[in-house]
Amino acid sequence: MSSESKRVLEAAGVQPTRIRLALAEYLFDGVNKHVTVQQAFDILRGKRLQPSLASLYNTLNEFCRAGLIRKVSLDGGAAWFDTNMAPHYHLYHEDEGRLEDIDTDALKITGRPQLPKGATVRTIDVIIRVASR
Amino acid sequence: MSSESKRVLEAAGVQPTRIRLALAEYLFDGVNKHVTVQQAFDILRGKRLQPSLASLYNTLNEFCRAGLIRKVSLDGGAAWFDTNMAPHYHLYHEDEGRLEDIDTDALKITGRPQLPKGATVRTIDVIIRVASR
DNA sequence: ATTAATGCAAAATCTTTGCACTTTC
DNA sequence: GAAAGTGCAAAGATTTTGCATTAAT
Repeated sequence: MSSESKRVLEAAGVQPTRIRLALAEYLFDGVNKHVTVQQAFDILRGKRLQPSLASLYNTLNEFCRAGLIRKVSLDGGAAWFDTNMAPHYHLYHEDEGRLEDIDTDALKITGRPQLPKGATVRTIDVIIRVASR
Repeated sequence: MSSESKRVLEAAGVQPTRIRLALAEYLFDGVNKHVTVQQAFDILRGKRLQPSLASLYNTLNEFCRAGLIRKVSLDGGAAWFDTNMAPHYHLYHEDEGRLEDIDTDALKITGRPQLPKGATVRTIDVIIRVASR
């Protein structure tokens, strides 16, 4: 629903332009997703829009800044953008190059390392790498 | 001690050439380190050797394959190579771009997520990102 | 009309690769 | 001498940037 996506973007302080709306509509349809820039590009090109790759980089980074999605980097390949903003961890299937969410109640992290003075924890990234061999 | 580095490489099935020996001598001096390819390059250039960047990529990747070091990727920037092969986690200082080890007894991970049939856990990467603001 | 987003091409960054040359065994 | 490592340059892949054009308020 277009008006719904519009509200999401406006609430996050992001100007709802056509590309952003189309991307938001795909990303925020209720099912959490992991997409690369290239995948987002392909998806939008499948619709009426013909955005440039650079715009997808801009848009996805902008969504990150706005707190709508989060970036997951692994292995120096293309970055993933994750729509799940709730605390959670990741399962990475090295064979398939597929990323999957792990709920925080499937994994418990306890204990806090000694932090430098004044430092605060931004995020805790946990990636469990699995393979079938 | 050169003969010591030589033994380390040979034990890992890596041919002890000049560049590899010089790098091993720096990396395996008893103090665990995190280095980027560029840093390793700069260090060896500070010595008598004038290796190419490509050789450092080759050498560090080879050390990884041999199980002497491990690669840590974050944020799509240059990869880090970590000499600490014991199970441990990482603290990343976003301000300084500095990586620090966290001992496994400073942080406990309990519970195992449901894995696909036949899949085995390769590694568990944990990165705690901290900032001073 | 102002301000911001987009498209395009170029460039920046990190990494790998092919091939000639050199070292190691 | 055979096998493997290294240097160099080129190319690949991902991401960012500058600037003209277009869209949004």
